[in-house]
Amino acid sequence: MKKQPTREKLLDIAFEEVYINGYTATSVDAILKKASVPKGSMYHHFKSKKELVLAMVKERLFPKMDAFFKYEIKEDESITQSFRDTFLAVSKNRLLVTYGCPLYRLMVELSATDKEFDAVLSTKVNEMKEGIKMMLEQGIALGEFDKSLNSETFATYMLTSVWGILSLSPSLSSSKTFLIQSQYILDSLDAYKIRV
Amino acid sequence: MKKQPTREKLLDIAFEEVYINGYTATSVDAILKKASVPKGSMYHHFKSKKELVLAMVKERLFPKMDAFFKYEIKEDESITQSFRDTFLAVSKNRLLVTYGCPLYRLMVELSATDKEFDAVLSTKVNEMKEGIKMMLEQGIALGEFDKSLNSETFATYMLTSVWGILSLSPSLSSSKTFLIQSQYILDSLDAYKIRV
DNA sequence: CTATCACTAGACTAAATAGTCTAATTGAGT
DNA sequence: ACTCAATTAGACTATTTAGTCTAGTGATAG
Repeated sequence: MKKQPTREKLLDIAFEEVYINGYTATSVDAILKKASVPKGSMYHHFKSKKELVLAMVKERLFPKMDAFFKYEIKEDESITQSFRDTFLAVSKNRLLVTYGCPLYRLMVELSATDKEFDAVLSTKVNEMKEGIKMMLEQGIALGEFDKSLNSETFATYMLTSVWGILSLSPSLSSSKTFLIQSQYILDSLDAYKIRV
Repeated sequence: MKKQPTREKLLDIAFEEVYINGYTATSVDAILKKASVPKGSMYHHFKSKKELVLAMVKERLFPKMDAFFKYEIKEDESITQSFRDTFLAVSKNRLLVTYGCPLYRLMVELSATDKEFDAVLSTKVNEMKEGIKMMLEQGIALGEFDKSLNSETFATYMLTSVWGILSLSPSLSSSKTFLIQSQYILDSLDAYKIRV
């Protein structure tokens, strides 16, 4: 088993720790201890805690989210079904259901007080919104949804409400209830469905 | 102008600081400085930072939320309209639209890692969910909504998605967009409305 | 083999952190 | 005015924090 490069190991552990404990509550020392990496090594690769976490966001968090949300529609599938698939996948992910969306958690903690984090994180949120918007527009173009569907505002609604539902999961609900709540989002989309 | 009792002043300042910066990122010293209260006074009234913030949650945060969400239906108003009224009130509250719901922010930060906070906060969330549930049930009883409306799951959906939408406001949207997003929640409720 | 350079190692520092301690002050009741 | 408890005051402590510094190590190219 080849030894994992220090930088990569630090990003992995930083993701786990920051995801669960938050940015402020995670100490550099805790990351170093868990990763068994001496301080000098870390500060050789990253100039500060913030740089480490920003790199983690870009090289771990974002790719993980990209893997989850594909914004592509399978040939034989409706857009609605493809959203349903994503919700189902989310509900099956233990970490997501236990701790909520890591991107969202970081935003709630940092966006209001740190411009740099806010810029990075909200760019991704916007990118995801655009992805959903595109799918909705494709649905309109393909005659699945009515033209009256506002793809921009509905995409924002979908993204923010899903994350909201997910983030209260740990306290309110189990994995099953996420699916039930998210169904209401699909219901509101259903109102724009063209019937044949 | 009578001098505000130390304990009350500490609770007020603790609310402001923790709301905006979060629990971990708010230092006891920062609260003391802003409140112009010496350390000894604070530790006379509260045995720890955590006790102070828990008291703040019970004596400031919760009452503020209670004042906002009344769960009562005006004589000449539909349940739907009464939800709409609440959303409108939220959208007009500068702090809420800028920083999101303070209860929700604290939950996202602490619920996963602190049992005590989780217990206190999620009790309130459940109380609020019950309030909404009651209103929905009243709506069913009064013939406004169809019996097929699941008041329990829909109440959870409303609460969690509103907070989700609200918490991304700072990065994604302005006060106006909160109203637009929340309209979709009312749309999904509309599906259960009995037409005359 | 050796010079070089990227990386490792961890002791160290300065600042910030939550919390303690003892003495001074205040205010309410007698 | 006196007593006593509640409160204030802030210097102090122990710990943790992010970050620095210098010496060493190991791999690689010439």
